[in-house]
Amino acid sequence: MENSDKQRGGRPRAFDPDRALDAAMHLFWEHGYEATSLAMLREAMGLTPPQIYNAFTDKETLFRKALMRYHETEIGFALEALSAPVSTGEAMRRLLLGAAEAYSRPGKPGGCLFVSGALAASPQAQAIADELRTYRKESEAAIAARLAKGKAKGDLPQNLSVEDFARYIAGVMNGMSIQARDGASAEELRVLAQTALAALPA
Amino acid sequence: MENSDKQRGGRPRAFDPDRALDAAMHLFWEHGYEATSLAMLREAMGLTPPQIYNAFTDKETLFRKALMRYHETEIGFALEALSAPVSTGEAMRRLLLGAAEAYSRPGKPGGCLFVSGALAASPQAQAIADELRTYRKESEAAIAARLAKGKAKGDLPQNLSVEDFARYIAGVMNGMSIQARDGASAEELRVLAQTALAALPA
DNA sequence: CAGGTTTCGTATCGATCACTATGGAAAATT
DNA sequence: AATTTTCCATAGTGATCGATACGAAACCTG
Repeated sequence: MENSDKQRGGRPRAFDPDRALDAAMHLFWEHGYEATSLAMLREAMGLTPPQIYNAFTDKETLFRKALMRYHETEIGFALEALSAPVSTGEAMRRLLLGAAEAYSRPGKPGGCLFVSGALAASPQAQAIADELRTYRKESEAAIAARLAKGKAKGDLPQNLSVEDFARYIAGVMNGMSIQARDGASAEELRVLAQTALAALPA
Repeated sequence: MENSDKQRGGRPRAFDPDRALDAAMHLFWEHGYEATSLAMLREAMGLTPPQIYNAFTDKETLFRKALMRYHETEIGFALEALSAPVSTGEAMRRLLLGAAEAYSRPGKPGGCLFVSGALAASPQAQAIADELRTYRKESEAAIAARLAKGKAKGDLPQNLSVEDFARYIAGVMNGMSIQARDGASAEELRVLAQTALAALPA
């Protein structure tokens, strides 16, 4: 997973692109795509505008790279929970409890970047909002796929709609993201997750 | 609930302030506070900038008035559900099914303005984001109050934390708001709501 | 060393942001 | 009708937006 655009010569960079990207990611996470100005990015990344644009093309590309980095570094719990060799119920439990932890990490913005990044957007940023929705829909599809596997294995009732239940689970996670943003603690999110799990069919 | 600042004389307004406020509310609902520019408002409201500023002071005041109008005209289902003389379980059912309907009305933006209006914000708009969080927290408190009433009446187990369960219900509603924004239909939201209600204690 | 390439720092660019100064027009008050 | 009051339309304000032009500086290759 090499992030580096191999440098073929010329003057070397005076900064670490991954470190800069990390700073940008946290800023986007906190304030969202549009509300994060270049001036804010410039200060947080410790770079001049030409440095940012040379390394990341433009603001939109920078945001997309921040999304990829977020996906790789902050929400591994989801893939782990969905791919672990455990019962379907246990997988859902790990998913929601993992979210409770990931959405309330000390020193990090509350909630999920995929939700906070651009829930509403200007017409100019519609493409970004759509991209985030795609991330959310893919997460929901991954949950549905895991539920379908469980259904095939007999973990779930045959009359259960995996799409419907996945929509519920994804919805709860989205709701947890907002509750986290509103200040809910990790423990409060865990309790919420446990409550939500009570809706699991026997 | 008179909205009109009684006009004491002089040339009368050439437009209907409530109608203009309605257009602004829908625009804020769709794009959020910061991403809605004055140029967009100008066109949607059919007014010139001085007309807007004379009638609504500034963009922030206009948004707050739009919030009040939204509260009065779009989400009456919540107060109705919580104050109806029905069992606590039925009240929660009406609340969530009401949200399913309100968050997916044809011709209206998906989801809830209190969620979409400014989930993330620039430092300059922090006051707006805080105001919206206050609206969300008040909704949650109203749910908790209704649950406490039900608990006192014996509708709910005595060991149930009404704050925790209210946080779950409010979280589900917030999640439904995002699912609505992502294109979920009224029927899909109803199914989500029904699933969430399965977590209700017997 | 020279030639080529890339990034550096400085100083902006035009466009858009929220907002308003100005002066005349229109209606209520006297 | 004269005066007062308010609103109207035009045309802009300074500030900030995302993004760049420019030339010097620092590296690699030959």
